[in-house]
Amino acid sequence: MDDIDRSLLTLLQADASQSYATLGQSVGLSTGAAHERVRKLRERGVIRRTTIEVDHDAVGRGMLAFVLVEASTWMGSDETRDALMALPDVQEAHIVAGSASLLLKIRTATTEDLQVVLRRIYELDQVLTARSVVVLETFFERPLEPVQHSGS
Amino acid sequence: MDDIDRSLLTLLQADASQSYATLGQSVGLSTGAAHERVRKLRERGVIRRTTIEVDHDAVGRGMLAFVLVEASTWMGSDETRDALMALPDVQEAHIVAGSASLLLKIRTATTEDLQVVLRRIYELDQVLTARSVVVLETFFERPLEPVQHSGS
DNA sequence: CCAGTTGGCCGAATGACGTTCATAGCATTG
DNA sequence: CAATGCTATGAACGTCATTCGGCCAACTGG
Repeated sequence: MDDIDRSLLTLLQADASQSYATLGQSVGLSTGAAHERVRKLRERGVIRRTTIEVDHDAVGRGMLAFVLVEASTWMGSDETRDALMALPDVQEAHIVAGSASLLLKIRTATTEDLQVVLRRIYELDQVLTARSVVVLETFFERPLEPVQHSGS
Repeated sequence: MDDIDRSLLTLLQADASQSYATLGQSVGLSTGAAHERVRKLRERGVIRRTTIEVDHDAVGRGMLAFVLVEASTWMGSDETRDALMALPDVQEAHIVAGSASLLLKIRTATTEDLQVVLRRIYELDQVLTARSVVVLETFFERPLEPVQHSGS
């Protein structure tokens, strides 16, 4: 994981559809070498997958909210994860430190749909409160630059 | 935007590197037709871009936190957005309803780096408080299924 | 210091795939 | 019914992904 690998990651995050020839030129490598590096990044799991970014409004998910869930017990169990995964509007679920124990990112079409999801969340065992933070406008969501770190 | 388009979006979210032939077979179309549909989805902006998903730990961003910022003024200005965009560790920035006015998603290598970012945030004009919610474990982050909606 | 080994790069060859196009079917509209 | 627009098909063509032999540089053990 050197500077060239980091450059490749940045370039691919910006546009994963460009050719290996272009990619190689950008970092000063041949087509084959660029291909080989990207292959290894995939192999190592640094690149998890190639995907598309979708316009949320266009696919009926114009509503975005974050929900802080407080519970009377530890929420880190597999059962909790599975229950949350089963809710198709929950985009992210994190265990957090602080007064809340769970933080969810939820995308729905309407506020009514958000209400439905919240009802489901309250149905989970041990849930005490669910504080919703509704997003009015998103400034940006973006990929981040890789950084060099001591470990590995 | 019919069921086939939604299927294509789902398939591409799962793996944007598969061939148009494969894609066509999955939805019951010829290679050319699948290609044409995806081209139009890009043209309309439904597909914003194709990108890669990176392992955060592997690129030195193992630390994740959400920050709720309270301010004494409206934070929706371009100046605020630009100031946040200039912070390379801020992955997302949203204007929200509720007692906070801004919600940020921040990824850094260490807690020290998080502190640096928080210092920068406090330096923004009119910022009163910044409550950090530190992520201990991420259950999942995933693409969501497109849904049909009345509008358009 | 010298093989021997490893790992990465280059450049070329080959086969697969992206992309385009002519044609045809189908629905909608006047 | 005729005209128009939209979309699918299947084939043709050019580009690109993928592989491979050969080369070079760095490291390793004798």
